Amino acid sequence: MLKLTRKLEYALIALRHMQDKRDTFISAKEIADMYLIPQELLAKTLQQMAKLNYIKAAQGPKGGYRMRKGLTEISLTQFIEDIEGPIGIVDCTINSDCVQLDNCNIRLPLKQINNNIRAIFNGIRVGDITS
Amino acid sequence: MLKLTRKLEYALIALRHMQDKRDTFISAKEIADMYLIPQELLAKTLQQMAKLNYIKAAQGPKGGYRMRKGLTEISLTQFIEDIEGPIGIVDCTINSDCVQLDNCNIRLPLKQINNNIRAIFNGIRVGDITS
DNA sequence: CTATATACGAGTAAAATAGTCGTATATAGT
DNA sequence: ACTATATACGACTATTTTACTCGTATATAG
Repeated sequence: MLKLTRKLEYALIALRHMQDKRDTFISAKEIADMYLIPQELLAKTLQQMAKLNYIKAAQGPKGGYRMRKGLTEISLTQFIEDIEGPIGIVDCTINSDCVQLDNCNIRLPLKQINNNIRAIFNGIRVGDITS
Repeated sequence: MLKLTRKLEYALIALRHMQDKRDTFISAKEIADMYLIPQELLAKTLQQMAKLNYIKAAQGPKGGYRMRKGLTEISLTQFIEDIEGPIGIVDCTINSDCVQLDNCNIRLPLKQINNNIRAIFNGIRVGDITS
């Protein structure tokens, strides 16, 4: 309950690692070996980040991934939601096909809490974690 | 990701409902019917809250559950953790049997975020949601 | 040409969550 | 005393989400 996904963890660990060597391409294998992360899964995560233009990919030997400059400035909210979709502690904060509809008696306070949590992640930039 | 459990939702819905009729016993069935919640599951949740002394149970016809006085004053952190266990956005905030140990490069910032989230729930009392 | 990368869809495995069932006990009302 | 309606609670099953793997294709340095 209230857990981040592994994918997100792996993404942050990888970025934190790449941050130190911003000018060289680093392979998924190198990071997977170093932090004992399943390589295939990390690779997928890095590919997703490449598609999002968070990092730049290079194929072939000596290939790998490299951080984009602006990345450290984006908020954790944007980062998390780009990778895993909207943050919502209950479903009705995201979609509204709950059988209860207006009958629900705790909708508003939970929505407020959800906003508070998003506010926390809004106040943190990716760079705050990776450096 | 970052979701509350249904059990927790059901618990809060039930308390919110009981709050209005603090002097009478309300059955699990009544609440389940009203909010379209699986009765057996709600019953278990209410039984758990009775064990925690959050609510008082009465058996037999005209039986059911009734809120305790002080309940509205306890924090959501305590409430959530009593029912579902420690809040931790990653496992290493709870136990420390992660293979990475000191090798992990994002442990501290994540721990900090976890503290921020707990602080939100600390600042909210059960009564803030149920009334 | 080969070895080492990324790219990516499809599939499987494991874990967490959600929900059900059976049986026992208590008690109000008749 | 009997019956109907409650809670109590352990064990079980189902569903969903998350985690991970595999196969195949493409790019490129040496």
